[in-house]
Amino acid sequence: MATRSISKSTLQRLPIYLMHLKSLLPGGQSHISATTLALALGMGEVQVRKDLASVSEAGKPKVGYVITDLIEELENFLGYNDVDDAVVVGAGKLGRALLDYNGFANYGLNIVAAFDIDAGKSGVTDTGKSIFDMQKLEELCARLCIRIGILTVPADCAQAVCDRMVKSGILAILNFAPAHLIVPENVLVQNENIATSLAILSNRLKETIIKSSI
Amino acid sequence: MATRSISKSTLQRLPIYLMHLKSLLPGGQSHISATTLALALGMGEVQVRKDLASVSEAGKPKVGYVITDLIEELENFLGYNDVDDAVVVGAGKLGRALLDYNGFANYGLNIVAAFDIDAGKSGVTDTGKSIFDMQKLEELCARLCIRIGILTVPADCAQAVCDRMVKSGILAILNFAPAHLIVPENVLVQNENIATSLAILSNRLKETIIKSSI
DNA sequence: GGCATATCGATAACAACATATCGATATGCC
DNA sequence: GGCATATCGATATGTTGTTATCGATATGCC
Repeated sequence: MATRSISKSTLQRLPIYLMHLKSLLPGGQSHISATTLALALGMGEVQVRKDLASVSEAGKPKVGYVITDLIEELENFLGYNDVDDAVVVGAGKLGRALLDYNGFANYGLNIVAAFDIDAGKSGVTDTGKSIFDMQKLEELCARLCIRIGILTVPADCAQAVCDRMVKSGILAILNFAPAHLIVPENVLVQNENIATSLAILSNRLKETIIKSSI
Repeated sequence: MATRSISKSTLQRLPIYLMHLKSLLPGGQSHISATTLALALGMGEVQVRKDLASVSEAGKPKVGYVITDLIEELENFLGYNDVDDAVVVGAGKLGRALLDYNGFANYGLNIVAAFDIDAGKSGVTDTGKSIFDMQKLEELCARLCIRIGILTVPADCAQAVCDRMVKSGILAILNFAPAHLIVPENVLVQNENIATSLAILSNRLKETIIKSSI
């Protein structure tokens, strides 16, 4: 299979293209060029073309790409069409917000339930999703073959909970806890760490202020 | 000033070092070497040393770095000591979760209020933070010199709201909306996009599964 | 005090990514 | 039908980030 490994940076941009293409659908136009797309998104023309080339082969000179085809190819590539089940671990404010967020369906993610160490939080949320006691984690993950877990517990128990998730067969963790997780080699961690984002933002903000004061 | 521009990748790792160093404090040890730190965090030894070199000059052969000094240098560098005020725009579930999240203080961020287009959401949250009508945005940001905004509105109005934030004098936006924002050159956007994270996770998950089935 | 060793900082090789350039090809106009 | 042009895909160059190597230095032991 020609799953030529795609670069991480490209992968980060693909959802942006997809999003923009979808917003173009109501307009009725059928084709779009890499040039136009690049202009609209404030990116380099060549970069867009190169990114698109990694998921599509259908670019035609003078006319560009067929929008609907491109959308389908992107969605397939990103796995938005084959739905993955996932669980949320940690039913604090953020955890419950994610649990009830219905936008995940657009990304091929179906959150089936949440877990929390505090049995008092067990129950059913506004949107009908269940919150279980942590004790049920292993059994439920195994039974439903859950491979993706969303971690939203406080930093001090993140590693311990992460270990349990791994033991339950979870292979990919979306980590919202402000902690660095150590996992076996075959497990993936994607950090969605606010501290990190703030570090970048704050540093760049400081830099631009210094620059503008020169 | 020797603010040699630091790489984004390094910047992402600095909070991780800081976090780990802090967790080491109760242990009572006074020094740590880049080697040890690298081992604990599963990173390259050289990389750690290089990263630390960009914020500190105090590394001594044979003993390593003074932990408390390093923590202070990191905190100063990351701006955790000089508090920045920020506002949340969009008081949906995520917005309110962020508003009530008290962990931001650790990162030098003080969320003063939230705004929402739905006047019905105006009021005060559990933790005493105010939610205002969007109309108040411009005035309050100007008056308090707010420079950082956290954007948590639906994708379809993200750009419009972003424009208003920019007009209100906000210079840095932490964007949780699944949308690509177009901003003036002097404004910073840090995307905290779940779609993107999922794209990466899902793609890598697929790859590892393919690989392991060979 | 001198030597072995852990560790540092710097320089250099390497890899990944972004940007620029160029020929090729399909469309539309004359 | 032939030519001009928009656009594509590919190759080449430059930039940035990572990894490896090496000499320098401070500590602890003999």
